[in-house]
Amino acid sequence: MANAREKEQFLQYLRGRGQRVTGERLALFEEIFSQHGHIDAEELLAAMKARGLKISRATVYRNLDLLVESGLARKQRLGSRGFLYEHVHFGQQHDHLVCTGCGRVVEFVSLGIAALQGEICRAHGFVPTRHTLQIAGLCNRCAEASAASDTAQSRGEVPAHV
Amino acid sequence: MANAREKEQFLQYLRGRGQRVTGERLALFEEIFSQHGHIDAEELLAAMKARGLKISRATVYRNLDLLVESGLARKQRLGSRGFLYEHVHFGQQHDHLVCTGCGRVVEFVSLGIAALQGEICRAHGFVPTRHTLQIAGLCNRCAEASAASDTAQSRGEVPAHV
DNA sequence: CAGATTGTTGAGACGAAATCTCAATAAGGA
DNA sequence: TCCTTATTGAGATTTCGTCTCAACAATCTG
Repeated sequence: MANAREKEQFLQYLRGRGQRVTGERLALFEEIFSQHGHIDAEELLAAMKARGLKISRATVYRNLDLLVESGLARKQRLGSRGFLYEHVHFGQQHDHLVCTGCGRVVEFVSLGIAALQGEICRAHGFVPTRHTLQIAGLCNRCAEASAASDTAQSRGEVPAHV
Repeated sequence: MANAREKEQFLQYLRGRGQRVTGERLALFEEIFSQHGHIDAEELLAAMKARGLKISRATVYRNLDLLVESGLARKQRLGSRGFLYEHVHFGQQHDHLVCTGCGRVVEFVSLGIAALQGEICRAHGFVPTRHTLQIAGLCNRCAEASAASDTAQSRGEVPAHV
């Protein structure tokens, strides 16, 4: 299994805190680690039901937070509403480009930005625990599409202010 | 008046779209430009009522969004819930350090990070319209405080995974 | 393995934040 | 001043998430 290591980490996290290894927790773990992209709690709930597992909304939310606490998942607001979750492979940190046209999310990693963030924190005596960087805009496909029908300006669209 | 230029921009934005210059809009503009930090819609509503203006919640939300569209305000999630608004002086873009201890928000500007973001967008054929960068952690004051009473580890706190 | 202990679950109530509805109002033009 | 129509206010509604508590089940103990 590809997630053996993360699964072991999860089990140790639970046992180390006297928490129980339940069927619901394992099922949720499997589900989120079988997903590639970002997923929200409601979708996750639906996905579990679609698999024939009965699990309640409260349990999904509770255990999603548990996965975040254990360091195995990240919770972020990528759209305008709600949280999205994604699994984490070995603390691999990445940031996001979010297309406001089609909703596509592209991940990227920048060591340069990470280094500059470190410098900024040092300069402010700030001890960072996590960060969020999102760049919203149009992906290549949507940018071309909107360049074609270019009456956007005259329709009073929101001007870009980067 | 210090905001004359921004106010003019707002009026032009409204007129250019055939939208009306109402007392509520002007009052809201004054209020948000008289605030220094970040403020949420409910606080803004309360502040307006405290000034003796009667204005409804719906109007506050609607016009806050209008200010954002006009480029005069930014809307961001800085805490775990709700949006915070801040006024914008001339597209002056900045990012945030958010202390998870005391809630303090520190602003910073990094040209280096901005440049790297530009490169990343170019590499992905992505046309950015805006971005959000937040670094959560402990500010200098809170970091010292927690270093003092350092039994946190043994109490099973969430480990930092930057 | 049975029984006790106590963490976990499910269903729905609850809460906060934000949006929507629609009749009444008022801004801007004629 | 009158007309057209954008805007407002009050409250209902939606969305997203958390809380409550009795029933359940994971784990420990003898």
